[in-house]
Amino acid sequence: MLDKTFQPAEIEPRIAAEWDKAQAFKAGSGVSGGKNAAYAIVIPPPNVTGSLHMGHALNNTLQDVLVRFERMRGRDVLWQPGTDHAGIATQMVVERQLAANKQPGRRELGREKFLEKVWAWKAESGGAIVHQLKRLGASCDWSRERFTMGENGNPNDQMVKAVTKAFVDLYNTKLPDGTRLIYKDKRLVNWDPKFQTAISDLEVVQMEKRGSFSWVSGDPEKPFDAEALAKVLAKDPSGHMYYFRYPLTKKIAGYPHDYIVVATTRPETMLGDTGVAVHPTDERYATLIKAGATVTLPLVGREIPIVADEYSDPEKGTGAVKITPDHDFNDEAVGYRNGLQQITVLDASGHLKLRRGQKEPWSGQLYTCDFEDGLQADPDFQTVLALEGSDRFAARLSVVKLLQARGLVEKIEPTTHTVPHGDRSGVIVEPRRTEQWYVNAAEMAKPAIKAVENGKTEFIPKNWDKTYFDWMNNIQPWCISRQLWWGHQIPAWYGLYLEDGNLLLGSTNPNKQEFRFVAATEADALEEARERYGSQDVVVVTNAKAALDEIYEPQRGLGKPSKHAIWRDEDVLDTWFSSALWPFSTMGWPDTTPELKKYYPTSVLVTGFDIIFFWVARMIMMGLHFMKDVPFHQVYIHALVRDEKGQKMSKSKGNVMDPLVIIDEFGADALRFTLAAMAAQGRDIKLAKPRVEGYRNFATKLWNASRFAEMNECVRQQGFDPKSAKQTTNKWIIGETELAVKGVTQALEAYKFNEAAGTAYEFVWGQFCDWYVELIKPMLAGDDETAKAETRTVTAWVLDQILKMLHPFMPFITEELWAHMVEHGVARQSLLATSQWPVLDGLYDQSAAGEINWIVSLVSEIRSVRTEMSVPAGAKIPLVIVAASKALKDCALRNEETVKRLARIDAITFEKTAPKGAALIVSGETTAALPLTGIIDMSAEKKRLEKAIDSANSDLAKMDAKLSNPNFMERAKEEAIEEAKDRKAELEAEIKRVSAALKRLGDA
RNA sequence: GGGCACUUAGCUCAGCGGUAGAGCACUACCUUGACAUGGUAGGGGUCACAGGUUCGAUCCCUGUAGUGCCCACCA
Repeated sequence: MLDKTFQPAEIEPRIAAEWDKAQAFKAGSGVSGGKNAAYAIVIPPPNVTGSLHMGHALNNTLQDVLVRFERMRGRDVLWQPGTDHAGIATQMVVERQLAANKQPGRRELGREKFLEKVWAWKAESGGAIVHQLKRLGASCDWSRERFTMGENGNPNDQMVKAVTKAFVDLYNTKLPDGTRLIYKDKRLVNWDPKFQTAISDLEVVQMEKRGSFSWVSGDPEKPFDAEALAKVLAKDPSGHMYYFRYPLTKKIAGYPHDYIVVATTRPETMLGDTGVAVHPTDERYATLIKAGATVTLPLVGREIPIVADEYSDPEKGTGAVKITPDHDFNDEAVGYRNGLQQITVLDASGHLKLRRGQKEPWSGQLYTCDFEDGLQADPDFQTVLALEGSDRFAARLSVVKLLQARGLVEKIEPTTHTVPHGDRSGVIVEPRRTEQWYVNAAEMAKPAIKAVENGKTEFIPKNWDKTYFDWMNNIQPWCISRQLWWGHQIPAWYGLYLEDGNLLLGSTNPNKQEFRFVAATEADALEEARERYGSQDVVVVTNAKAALDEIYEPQRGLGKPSKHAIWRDEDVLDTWFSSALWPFSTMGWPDTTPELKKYYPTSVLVTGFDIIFFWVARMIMMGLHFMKDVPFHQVYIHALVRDEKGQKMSKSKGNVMDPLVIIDEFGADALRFTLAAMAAQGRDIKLAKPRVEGYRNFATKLWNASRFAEMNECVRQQGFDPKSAKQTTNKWIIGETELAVKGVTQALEAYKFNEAAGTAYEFVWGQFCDWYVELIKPMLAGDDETAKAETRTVTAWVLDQILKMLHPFMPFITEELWAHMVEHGVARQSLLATSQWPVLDGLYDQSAAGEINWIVSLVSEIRSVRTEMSVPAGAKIPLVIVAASKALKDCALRNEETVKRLARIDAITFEKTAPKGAALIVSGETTAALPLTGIIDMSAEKKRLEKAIDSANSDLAKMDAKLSNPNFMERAKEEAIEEAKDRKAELEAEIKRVSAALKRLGDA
């Protein structure tokens, strides 16, 4: 027996265990035993560091709905689960934990020991999200779980092999122009000074800033207040525009000033300025260009050219722009075009780097530092050199103060501008000139664009393909190297350059300092190195410094080295590089496996729009390159879950709604149903708790309907043919069931989750519970045993269909109730999760529907009148049906008990003329009344009828207007005209009947 | 600056070229043998605004206003 109340917390773990035990979700099993067409989805792998948030809940609910639906339809389903190693995020978590436990940090531990710690952390806490996905009911094939980093640092792990192979292959793919799909390049890159690593363009988020300090030179009312500026900048270093006067080296005839004004939002970068650009057509500066004028960079003394370059915009600022090729992406380009010097003034952590000092690893020589070279004397030069090592924002203030003291600051004003921040670190990123690995994304995008254009991969909703095309058509090189430890180490190897058997130690030609090559394994790398060195004696060391110190230094001065060293690139790959291979790496690539053959390309990818660029586009590129086919046929892009105010939920905002808390309170089924019901295409979800509560109540409703069936011994009958039903009520609900099943099926096929959920909800509550169960109660209490038997069977049958149609949305409660459905006195043997999705057709019975609709309409009208006339709820009253045809009378008699019970009627009589009392306005030709003289207030009844006539009349007027409009009659669709005519006739009949009733009321 | 959405009941949201819907909230009544996590009946909307297309527009088109998001850039 079912308990009186539905307890999700008790049921869910038990059901989950049953699924587990039965291995119900194993790919190749299921309804068809893997014989039917494949249906595959790869999960967007959540970060191992992650904890289930609402976005995951939505994403996985939708996938699970699809997967359960298709599994029940007999497809061979693979839902591939796994987690992502999430480079920066994970490294950060472990570092933080070490610090919190007062344990040695990353650098103290060294790479190897630190990575051991991370793997240990992963073993201990990395699986949390997987358990949480199981709580949600995700029916993944958990036996196939994968991790983007492979397992436990095993270099022979297949996931590692996949990444290595991908990298090596792309490196070895040469384009006609000789370039490679993966290459190394030294140029400006977005640099995160906190994590001290390069990041890709996508990991940079723009934040709008506006400062509050303003000052103009020469205003006696308002002297410069350095303290105030310091205070403002301490709060936020961004948000101001600074206008500086750069003195001309020589006065130029025909130019009115001895300086040129430039503006910047980042004053500290001026130390690296190597030029000033003006527009070639800018009249104001034509004389300067013509004369080849230069400015002497204040504080530094460097003489830098004024160049003509179209980059500068005469409309903006003063029309002259300072150029810092090493600290600004646009300036870098201007620098190249005009042959300007490149001078770096910031180090990896964002501190000023001005002096010579460090050794080059290969030569042992001091770094050259361009900053100090070729300077003319400047009175502040030593002061500036003393700023060495100060933070970039402290330097900003120092520079402004020094310039102001020299009278070179024209003004400072607040400005609104966007400032680039690292998405994970939250600090302002700096463009930095470093050597990094890049993927030629533009080249790889070409086939990926085509694949979407020709429909091999289709975005749903369709409008997302525009976003995709826009980005892909302007795609930039993808920086894939990261200066982190947690990740796939890049399979590139280095050795010192050799010429005529001699190492070129101390070469100043950077191309001759070291060589590089790419190899899949250490053994391959050694092989390659032996060939290059012509020596068997090659060892692997950790880096260039070790090669020098440990291998070459002891051999110095002993002639040609007898022993050589190579070292592996210390950097790791962007996490998204391995994610991009996910659809095939999880299926065993680079090996050829049965899984790849069967499940690739996958059917659909379900994800949020926020990772179209990060992930979706890259998977398409990699899939096309390595598998020669798209990774998925469709991409269903769902909404973002936001809080009730429409804000993106985030920990930092503190507005997160924890799905696990919701599951505890209302059950996983309720949460899932809510998310599915709200997942309308093309709109974000603002999640509100009362909605979840409402769907929890729906689950309870279903539970109690099942209890009703159980109490009435509604037993499933094997092989029951719904077409064999004789009872009108049964024929009706069977037809309605067909409509509902078809509606849910079609909606799911079209990814209209909300429509599917809504259709099922309306049918279960609005049809089955509200009407069918109520309609059959009198019958079940009666003594027509044949009818009772049929009704029990039909009830069980309908409930079966309901459990099936709801199962993708509410797997736990439906599985539980399915287990309680009794069949020939024996509890069920099979799982609902692997039962067959209903296919119903030809069951809709027009005349049964007509009859039940009439009953529903009659009962509703009686109830309405009772309330309006204030008839006590418990009172039983008589019903009179007037001038009924034989068919109508038969119908009424067939349903006498039902009407009596549902409308609280004590007797139904048939009269030729209407009695005094309240009139019933029932659809069709029915005239009926409740003879209630003495009980009801006749003036209230009069008012009610008048209101009804008014409303009918106004509707009638609309129909008349329509039907008398020649344009409408001529051009409207036939159905529209028919409908209007029908409606008009209906209204007229109603008005006639109500008027008659009103007249009788007057007579009485 | 470029692009994409959105604006419908008090709130959260569906919907649709031809009678405007749901959940929650609200009002009244009901502890009736599945269910008070419930039942019955109600109240509540110029479908942001202005034009246009159409026989007919909440729906399609254009514009305006507001809101949100994405991309780019800002000396």
